[in-house]
Amino acid sequence: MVRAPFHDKNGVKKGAWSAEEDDKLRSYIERFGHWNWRELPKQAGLQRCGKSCRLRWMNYLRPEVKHGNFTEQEDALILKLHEEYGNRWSMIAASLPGRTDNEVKNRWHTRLKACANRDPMSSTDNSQTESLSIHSLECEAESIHIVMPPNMILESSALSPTTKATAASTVKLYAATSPVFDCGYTPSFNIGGGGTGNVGGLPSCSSAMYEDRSGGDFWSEPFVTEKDLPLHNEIYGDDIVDLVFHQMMHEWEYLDC
DNA sequence: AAAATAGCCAACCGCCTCTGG
DNA sequence: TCCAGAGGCGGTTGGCTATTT
Repeated sequence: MVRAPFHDKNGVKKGAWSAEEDDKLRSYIERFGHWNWRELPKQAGLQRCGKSCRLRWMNYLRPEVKHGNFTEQEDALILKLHEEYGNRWSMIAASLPGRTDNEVKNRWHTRLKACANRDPMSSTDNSQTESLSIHSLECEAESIHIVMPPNMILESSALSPTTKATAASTVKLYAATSPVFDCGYTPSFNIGGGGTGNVGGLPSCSSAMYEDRSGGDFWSEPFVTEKDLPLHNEIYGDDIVDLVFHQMMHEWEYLDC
């Protein structure tokens, strides 16, 4: 599966990581954090370069990284977001809790690329299934507010503590929420409900809302956009993809076009 | 059963951006 | 303003596994 371990001319180990190396890296970061990737391998007793350690941690060892098969929902989101962002894998991955840019990129190249390149107009099958294929949809972006549990926070996420200042604006997930059907109907989704002066009528959060949260548990509690926000306005990281997907499916079933 | 081919994914490489001096 | 170092990102590769011939 991976390159066999070997040492380069500088004595730096490359190739597949052993369980022992994983343990060393994991325990070091859990104890001291990753304050300097270049120094980290020396301190942790690893013969790896800093970049290699960083990659291993980011793509594999982080506790929030989700391993295993992609769901249909996740595939649909990747297709949609790729349409919107192109090959900006880190941005796409930021909308898929627990998935890394590397995983998303691999998924695209191995499974989804061919689907996306398929010319929908060349199809001779006019069945509903085909006409509603996710690959043939043109989607407009709507916004969904996210309540991200702490174990779902990605380094590249707007909710990362390191980017707290910039995260103080509106937190959104741009998703495939408004497919345009051949019959001309464009369903709209309004996940989140009311609010004023925001994209899609959704409530937003201000920097004050971040700062107002009392206590040291800011990053360990779910984010709530507004004090009086109804409960259904909160969307948790794990539910985002399911929610979008089921909204889409619900609309499609309803349309019967 | 063996060989060939395709699919998959962890890991590497090099470039770009950001940050601090 | 410039420069160097560090981190981040996207493209690519190597090699294992599964499937097909």
